[in-house]
Amino acid sequence: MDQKEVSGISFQIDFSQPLYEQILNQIRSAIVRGEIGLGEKIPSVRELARGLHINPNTVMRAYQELERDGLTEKRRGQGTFVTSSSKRVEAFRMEVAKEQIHTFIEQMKNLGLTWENVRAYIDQLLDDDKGGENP
Amino acid sequence: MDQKEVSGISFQIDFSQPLYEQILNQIRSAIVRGEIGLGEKIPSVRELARGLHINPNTVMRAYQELERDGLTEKRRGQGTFVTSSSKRVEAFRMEVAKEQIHTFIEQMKNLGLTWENVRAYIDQLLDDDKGGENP
DNA sequence: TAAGTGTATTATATCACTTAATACACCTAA
DNA sequence: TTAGGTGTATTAAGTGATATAATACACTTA
Repeated sequence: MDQKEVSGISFQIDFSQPLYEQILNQIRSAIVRGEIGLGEKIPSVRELARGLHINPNTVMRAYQELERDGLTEKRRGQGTFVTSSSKRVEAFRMEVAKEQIHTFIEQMKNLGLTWENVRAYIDQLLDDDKGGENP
Repeated sequence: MDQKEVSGISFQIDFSQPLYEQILNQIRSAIVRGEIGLGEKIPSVRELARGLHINPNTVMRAYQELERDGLTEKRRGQGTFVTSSSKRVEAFRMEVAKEQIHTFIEQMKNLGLTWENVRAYIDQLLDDDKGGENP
């Protein structure tokens, strides 16, 4: 719905989830995918709040969770920075991946679908994509 | 956490999600997997509420959603029954499956993982299971 | 008729989320 | 030193989703 850019990081905010979770997920994703480099600074709490027209407390909540994940470090008076440890980022990436994969497998099990069915479906789906239907 | 059985349907309730969603999902799953047969009766609103020690209104909310899904039909004065149309159940199954698969693909994309990685991981995961570690 | 169905209504309580207004300690640049 | 930027903590308030409670009604079946 709402597409905005703050300090080179793009955010899209809607009303389907809590704001702090959307911010959290999108910064996580940007770090994990390398769109924000190791050791790089991320927007200050107030700056991001201003940029997204939301309350600083809401941004704070997302930032505290980021630090619990080990993805960021704060420096007093300076700001918040992505960790310099590629190991930590990688560890987090794998942790979340495992969790999401297991949840997905459980979902497919609940629908009575076999992994063979699902795999075939996705294989075909991605082959079609390569076919060039979407620019 | 809490494991209970009501009219041959087993429910496990915790506090991680709204009650009505858990009831909804677990009855959906039971229908889709054939654990409740086509045309079969499901517990009455009051009976399920009594069995799970929750409010009838909460069960109602789940039951209304089930009917919107096309998975159940109500008969005045008699109760709520699973649809007799296997087509409807199948349509619902595929609709939900597609939705969950696309969400999953999006998640993996956000983590910067390729489908090849994910597929290999799950393949190995399920092979290990067959190996007989879990009874 | 009595008891069981689904359904609707109104009221209340709780909790998560969000905003708002401050305040404090720290760092940095002018 | 000062001014303005950092993260952080606190207190208060409002909103909406969730859940409970107590009733009531129309319908069906035994």
